[in-house]
Amino acid sequence: MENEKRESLNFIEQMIENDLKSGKHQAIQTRFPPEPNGYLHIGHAKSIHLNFGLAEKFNGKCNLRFDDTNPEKEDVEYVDSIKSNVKWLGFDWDGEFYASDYFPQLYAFAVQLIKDGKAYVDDLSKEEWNEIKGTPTVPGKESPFRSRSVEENLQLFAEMKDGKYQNGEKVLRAKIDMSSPNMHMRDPVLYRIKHVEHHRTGNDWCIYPSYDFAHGQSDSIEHVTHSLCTLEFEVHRPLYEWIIEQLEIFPSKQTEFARLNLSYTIVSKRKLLELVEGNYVAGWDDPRMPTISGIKRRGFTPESIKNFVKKVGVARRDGITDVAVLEHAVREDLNKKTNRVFGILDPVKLVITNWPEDKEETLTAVNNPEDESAGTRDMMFGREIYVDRADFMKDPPSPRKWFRLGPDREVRLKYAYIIKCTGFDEDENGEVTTIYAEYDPETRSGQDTSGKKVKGTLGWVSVKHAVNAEIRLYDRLFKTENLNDIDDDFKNHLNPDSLEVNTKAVLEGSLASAKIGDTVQFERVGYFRVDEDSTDDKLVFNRTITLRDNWEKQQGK
RNA sequence: UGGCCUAUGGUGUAACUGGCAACACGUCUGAUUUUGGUUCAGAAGAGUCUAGGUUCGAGCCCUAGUAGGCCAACCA
Repeated sequence: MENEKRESLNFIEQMIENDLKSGKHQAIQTRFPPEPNGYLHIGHAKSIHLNFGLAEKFNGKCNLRFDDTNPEKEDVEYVDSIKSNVKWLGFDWDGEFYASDYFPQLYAFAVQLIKDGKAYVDDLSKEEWNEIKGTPTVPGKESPFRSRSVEENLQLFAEMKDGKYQNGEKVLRAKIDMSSPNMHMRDPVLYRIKHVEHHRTGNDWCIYPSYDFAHGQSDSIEHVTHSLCTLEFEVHRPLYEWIIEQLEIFPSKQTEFARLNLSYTIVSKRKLLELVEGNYVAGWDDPRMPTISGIKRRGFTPESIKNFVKKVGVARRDGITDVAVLEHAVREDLNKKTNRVFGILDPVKLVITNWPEDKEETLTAVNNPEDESAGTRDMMFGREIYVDRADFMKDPPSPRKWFRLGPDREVRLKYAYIIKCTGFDEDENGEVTTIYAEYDPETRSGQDTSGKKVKGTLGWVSVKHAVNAEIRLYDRLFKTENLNDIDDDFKNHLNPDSLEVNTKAVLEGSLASAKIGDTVQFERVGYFRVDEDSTDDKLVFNRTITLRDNWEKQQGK
């Protein structure tokens, strides 16, 4: 242990370690506190792994708590999706709570503050308040209602609760400091009137606590030791602490970290909602969406998300992570787990002229070279096969640059034979329609006695056994690297080629039995997942991510 | 004109609390390869925003500046 290189901890882990060492806490309690007003995205995955991961690492607990204090925007649909997303990511919460569970307690806290002369009912309209609140550089003035008596405040607040007033007519404010340079300390709203049905409490309440008056106390009630949130809540921390101090309740501690920004990606619930509602994508779970539901459907794995988040780390400065890191994490995981199959995206027929018409041979293919336990499968080989159009050139460059097929060039058909191209047909547009080749019987895979060496190996699909499928080729949803930098509408930056539907692809026969959720690698092409839209007579595959492609990179030069 | 936060290769993070700036992604070489994948070997790339200060010694501490972010919702 002593000699082991000390694992570097992020600043939050260091803090926890100190808190545990000093005896400040015997154990830690964290929580993941989403508002059920949208679907979780990759940014939330960072927070989820942070909170649940910390609890795991330090033997603590982590709750799932819904911050449902604004019934206008929230819905059970979101609660359900959030719960299933968190589970999919691999976590189980200790307690499942809702801020709305605490409404009675929160109300009592408010009454307590009023009694202590630290909160008051304000009659000012939003507009009137805007005029006196000042600006960050100009101190605000006090509301004329600030000095109401405790009795009057108590009565008014009770009347607010009883529905005597309309929306916006009155609010409950904390009495703090109208000249504070921190706007959040200038008598912030604690309760507002909303005659709106809540997805959990129904019509029990017509007043709802604000974020600031719910979050900290909820943490405190659950004895959350470390309340982690993103940087923009930093300015709320003095208020978070003020409320806890006034109430003299368990002192949860808020710590902020930088949210995740990803290049070519937008992580804002509001903007994602806009994409969904404007039908720019097919829904929250569109495989191009950075939502957990979307990346799951796209074919990303929970493990790859975990590894990605680990690579990104946690710190207090905000920046933008390259999506390449995510893509690498996905390839890394899929490379280990996924079975290789042959899928030809742009098929062209190839006839082996010296192969007998009706002869078929059964070949053995390795399912996963990275995992011997994945075994092998049989593949049928015959006179007519499909190869990819991209693997043939009528007039290819030197064999040193072009490993694939062309007139008089030799390649190996993987698991089968070495063939030599003897000719091709083309249509009036110069499009190749059929390739002709001869095979060398001495070169059968595994029992090659020819001593031939070829540089190129091609995938192929037997015409007779080919399976058709719809392949959805997904690419980045946006064409702009840093979407935080733009000052026009983010929708102007959508990538028009983010989805290409391919219906001409042919797949090897073994894929006929593919099931929804199956993930495979089409050799030399990429990773694919069988989509939910698949039916008994039509398979639909989503391209999760292409393989790394040094060849294409060379071409670019 | 205010307050708070941040500043380390192209990007994201480290540097055991003051001791030769490390890792990952990306980039580039080369080797292996029946996937132009994987794997393996290697390289380039920052002297830590700037200027002072403390110190034998500063990326770490102090001061000032600069740059960026956040804050003026009855959103979270």
